[in-house]
Amino acid sequence: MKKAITIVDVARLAGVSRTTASDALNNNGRVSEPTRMMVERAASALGYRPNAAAQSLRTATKGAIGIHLPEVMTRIDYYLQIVYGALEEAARQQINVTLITSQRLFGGHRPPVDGVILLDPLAHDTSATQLMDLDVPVVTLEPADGADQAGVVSADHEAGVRELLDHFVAQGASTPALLASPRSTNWGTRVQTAYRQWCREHGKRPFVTERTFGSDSATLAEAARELLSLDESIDAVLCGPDGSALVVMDVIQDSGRSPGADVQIAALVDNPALAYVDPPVTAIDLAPRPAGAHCVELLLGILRGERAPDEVVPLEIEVQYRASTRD
Amino acid sequence: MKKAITIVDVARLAGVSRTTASDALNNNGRVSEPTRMMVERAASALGYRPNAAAQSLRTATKGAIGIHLPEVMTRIDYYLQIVYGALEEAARQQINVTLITSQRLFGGHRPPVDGVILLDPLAHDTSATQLMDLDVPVVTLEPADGADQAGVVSADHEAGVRELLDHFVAQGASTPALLASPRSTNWGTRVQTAYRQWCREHGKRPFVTERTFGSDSATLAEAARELLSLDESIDAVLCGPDGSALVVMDVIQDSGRSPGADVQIAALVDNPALAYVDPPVTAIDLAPRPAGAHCVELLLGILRGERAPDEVVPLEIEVQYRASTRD
DNA sequence: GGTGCTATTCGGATCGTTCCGGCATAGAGT
DNA sequence: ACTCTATGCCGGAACGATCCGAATAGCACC
Repeated sequence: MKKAITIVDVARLAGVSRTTASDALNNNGRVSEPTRMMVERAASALGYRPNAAAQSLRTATKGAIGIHLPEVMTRIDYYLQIVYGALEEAARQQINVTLITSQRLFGGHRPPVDGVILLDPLAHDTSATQLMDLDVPVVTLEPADGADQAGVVSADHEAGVRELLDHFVAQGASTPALLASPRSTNWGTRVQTAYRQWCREHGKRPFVTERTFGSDSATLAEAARELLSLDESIDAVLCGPDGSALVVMDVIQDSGRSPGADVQIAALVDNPALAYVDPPVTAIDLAPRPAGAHCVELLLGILRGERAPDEVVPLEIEVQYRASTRD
Repeated sequence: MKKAITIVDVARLAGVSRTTASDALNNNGRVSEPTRMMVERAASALGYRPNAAAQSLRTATKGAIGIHLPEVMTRIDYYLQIVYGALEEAARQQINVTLITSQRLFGGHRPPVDGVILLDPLAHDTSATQLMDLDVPVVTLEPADGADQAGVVSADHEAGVRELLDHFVAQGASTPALLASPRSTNWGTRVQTAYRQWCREHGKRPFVTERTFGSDSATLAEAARELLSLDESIDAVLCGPDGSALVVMDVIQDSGRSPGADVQIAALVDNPALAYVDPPVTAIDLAPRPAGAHCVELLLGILRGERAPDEVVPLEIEVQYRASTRD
């Protein structure tokens, strides 16, 4: 149990006072350049790590941010990627991350965080509003209903949907249908709206079936059959729910047609499995890792007062073209 | 920005000194019962929450524990459940949880935690040993190779495997086979060993195929076909890798046989999907939530010196009998 | 009544950091 | 020469809790 190095040790080695050392390390502009360098050299020579607890105590900050995972873990892998991206960025900025689950909020438990990130909040999720009451800055991934005063990281899902639909047509499809996720999230709503809008613009009739988040394969298969039976001429399917693309491929195969050749398939949420099935499925890469990183970056920026508390940060997403829309 | 309630406020309301208030709340045995109650009443009346930073500073603890997620997220849902269980228990005990990923360990970054939990560590994962170097108590879920001085939460997987195999036989099977996960985790090893041991005891020839963690469906399907072709008389399959049970069912169906009736199926890791497919699949519920909770409980116990640093806590797991082994 | 003991309470001191005001010193302005 | 300001540095004080040793009181016992 060796004793840790404090700022006093650094100050002594640099030949200055505690205060000066602190000012130097925090770039407070109250020290001259030469001494600042001295102190910095001393600090790194000793391997000085500021004591987080003391810092928190003095500055009345927590040194941690929270990430709220939605109640229903649709797209588990997607969320996990986001969390990983966030962890990476947070580690870079020396900030801790605590996961906040909805249960933890009950009983008025207040997690010790300086700000929170809300992932793709459900429309009527009470925990979201509860978090806003925490009185700390909030960043949401995709806009949330009740969150006016929140920073937002948002992707242009409409563009993604249109790009896929245009691609379907370019590959010879005439009637694209949509197996949709419900409109209880911002994403679900925007996907459906974009699809309908595109149909209107192109003078096509929209075909949509919808299933709740977290539906199992059987339900999705039934939805797929229902969708395909809506119209004989459907020759392309946009798949929203996680895992639905594989199910749809199955259903198409069962009906004696060939996925990719007879009926094109594309998924709205990419996922490692989609690249390895036969045929590989075209999908939108929602860039979960960068998404998580952007959220952290924005939140910390807001906390430091460097960025507006309602700034909107665009997130680049990209269609991954694969064989399911090429044959 | 309302001011927070400190222990001084509590003390004032209770009519005692801050020291006494502190002693009362921490059950130090130095205060009389009546005053202890007074203080406690005052604290809860004011809604007092101790300042974590101040506590950390004084007691030289971090007030947080880390959970290390394995590199390859096999069984994603399973791990997530564990994390949730851990979060719950930690919240109950007023302790924070930080996720530790392998990347975060590079560059000598030392997460500010009082102890760490290692989930089902891979045999040759360097991050595990790196964590042990952190010089804080460790609890592993399932024993780890290099971790002698660690608390362990462990389930009797052998019993589970034997129970399933006995059940196969009781339901009329003669030749159970094993679709195995590799022996790079303690769990994988023990499953294979238990299966072989059971076969020896029952005078049966073991049939095993193995695929690496994180194999995709195609690979698993190929493994299943390989396994079934090893011997004509195989009439029951134990499925290790996550998701493999569904694939095996598919393969059996393709071969013209009926899963459940002609070939029994059971999974070693339960998962919500298994209850909803047709037929529902018998599986071992590995109790991930309690597992996470036990890990936290044990780790905190060790930190408080109430439990031995190498204590082994048993974890109850239970076979969920379903139709795939009943027809 | 004096002494010793136990039970209970309390007042600094302390953890490591940042912040506020003060104090030199030096240079510029009058 | 004297004041004024800017610059650079420093010494307390504070954040909110815990811990150690001391103080007080009550009580029993000789």
